[in-house]
Amino acid sequence: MMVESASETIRSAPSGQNGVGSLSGQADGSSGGATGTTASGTGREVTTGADSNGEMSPAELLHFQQQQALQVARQFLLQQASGLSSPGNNDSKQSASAVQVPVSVAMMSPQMLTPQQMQQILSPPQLQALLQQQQALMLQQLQEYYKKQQEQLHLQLLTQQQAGKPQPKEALGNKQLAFQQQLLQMQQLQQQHLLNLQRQGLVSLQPNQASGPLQTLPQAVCPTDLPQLWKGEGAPGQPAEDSVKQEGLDLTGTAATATSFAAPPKVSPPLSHHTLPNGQPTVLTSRRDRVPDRPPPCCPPSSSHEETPGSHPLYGHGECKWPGCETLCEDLGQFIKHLNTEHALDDRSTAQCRVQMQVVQQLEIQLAKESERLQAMMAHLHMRPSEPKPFSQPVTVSAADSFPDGLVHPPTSAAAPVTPLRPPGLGSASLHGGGPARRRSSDKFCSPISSELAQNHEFYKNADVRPPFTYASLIRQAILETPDRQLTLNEIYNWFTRMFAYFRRNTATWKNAVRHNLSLHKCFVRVENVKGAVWTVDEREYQKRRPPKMTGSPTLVKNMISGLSYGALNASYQAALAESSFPLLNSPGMLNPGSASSLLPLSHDDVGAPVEPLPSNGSSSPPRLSPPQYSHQVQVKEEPAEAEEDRQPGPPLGAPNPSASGPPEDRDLEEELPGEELS
DNA sequence: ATAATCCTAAACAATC
DNA sequence: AGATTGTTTAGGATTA
Repeated sequence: MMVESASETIRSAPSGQNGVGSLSGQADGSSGGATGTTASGTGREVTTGADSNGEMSPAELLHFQQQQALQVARQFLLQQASGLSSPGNNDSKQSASAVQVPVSVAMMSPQMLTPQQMQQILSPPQLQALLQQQQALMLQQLQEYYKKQQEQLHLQLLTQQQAGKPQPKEALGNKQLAFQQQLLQMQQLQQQHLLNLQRQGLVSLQPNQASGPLQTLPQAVCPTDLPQLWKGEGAPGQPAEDSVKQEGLDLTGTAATATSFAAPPKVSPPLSHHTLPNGQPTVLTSRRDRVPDRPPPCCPPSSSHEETPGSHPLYGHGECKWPGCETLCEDLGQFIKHLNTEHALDDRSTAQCRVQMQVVQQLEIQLAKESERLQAMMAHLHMRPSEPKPFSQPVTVSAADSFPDGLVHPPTSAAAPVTPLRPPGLGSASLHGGGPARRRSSDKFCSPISSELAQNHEFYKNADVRPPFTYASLIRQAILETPDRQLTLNEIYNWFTRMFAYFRRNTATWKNAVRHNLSLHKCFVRVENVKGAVWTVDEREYQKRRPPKMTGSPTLVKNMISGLSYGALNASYQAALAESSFPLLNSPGMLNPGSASSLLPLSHDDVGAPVEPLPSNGSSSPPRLSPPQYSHQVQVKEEPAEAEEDRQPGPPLGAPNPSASGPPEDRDLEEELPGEELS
């Protein structure tokens, strides 16, 4: 057994034996790994900028000139990021942290974690953040590519300009124009896209920056240098992870902190002083340390900074947000003044603007790419037909984040591409907790497991994702799905494996858990059968444990319920049903007291296919079944659902007295209480 | 801080 | 004898 669990258990594989503990451990570990990965990743991309140009001196010259602008731009980006995250002080903590976790995970995810694991580990917002992080990473690569291309272009231009005097200026001009046009087009695109993003809260780019494509020549800023923008400060001492964060922060950080931006610069004391003139790295680091895994709850992301009339997009937290400028301005007036004097329309400002545009552009491209990738991933996971809409999609990404509330989001798969990855059933609750499926969303007030499963049936069937339901709810579901509402242990096993890819793996563990649950919960009643025993569900018991606060001793609760008059019982029942797994029951008409008894069991059927008239299996109808109250007519029928692979056909010998079987226990007693049978 | 709930692990007994 | 099925206990984790 030891061997089995060791080898089979999913959890144990990655992180060791302790299920829950593993989670945290896993997360930690991942972060560690991430750090490493990050470090390397960052390092490699970063350095590219300077090296590869030397061919043309003109190019170098240009490069050099542009260097400055880029530097500035880079600083600005960093600053922007920090500024964004800083504003809310308290909020910033959250936002920062929100990014952090995903970052680490994101970095390692491709290699270390399966998508499912990631899904399980990460909360929706985290997932989003992760996505964004990945995008940022990809961006680096993309930038390199892009850089090279542009470099070539520039070189060409330069070559033509200098060496190629012969070439008519017009030709050159045309080329440049064409290039410019291209840039402009892209810029426009990007602007649109950014606007979209902004609306979604994905990016809180300041309108000013996003807008106003400059007419100036692109050459002022060489794309070659772009990578440096992402270099992430390159501060030696700085942990790699931080640099990554910085890279990614444009998206995530922005999104997360966008809300706080508008807020007046009430700097949080403890949190770093973003005001600090140049210590971007530290600022960022400190800010992002904490980890609330969800974005600021209150304000809609879209309400990014700058909503306030009295504020200026380039002014925040008492300082000028212009790239590379961190001048402190006491008030808006002063800032405006500063803006007009220091950042007037000149070459430098123009160049900086251009750089920013480039950055945005890169992001846009990256976003498109990632969107495509996401589509492909989803398609691969059988999620749903991919609909490649690079530019409209980004929205969806952020959509995930737009549910800070933690409520279960409408599955409406179609809506967001992201959703598929996180089956609706996985309320944020289930996810953010970190524990895979640990938090049974189904149990509480979330969507009923049955509908949940119905909707995501394919998903769970194919994706190795742990379902967000408790064992108890799953077992119950399995049993209720059968016409007879009874299953043997083995059949239950089969149902698990059939329905969930996840349960095809760590068999020893979950089977033990299933048995444990069957034994432990009163709601599962074992009924002796000729050839063995089958398990049935006592809905009443199942619902009983539902009431969140019905604490007290179980027995107490039990008594309370049993003590209820039928009407009362029914009422409570209805209430319970309403919020639990019987979607159909909720429909009016279903609940008339008279039929209540039958309804419990039936409810499910109603939902599904026509209830198999359980034939009278005459043989089997045990006495106890009759009590409608208890509803689940536990007719021990020999033939379990045929579906089961193993199910053994057996002679219909009703299990005579259910209660007789096995340990009578209170549960049996209770269910069979003659008194309760209302019919 | 605490109780409730859930999960996992494991020991053990009864049965197949 | 070995595997399966059930029961029970214990401890860790998460949540309210």
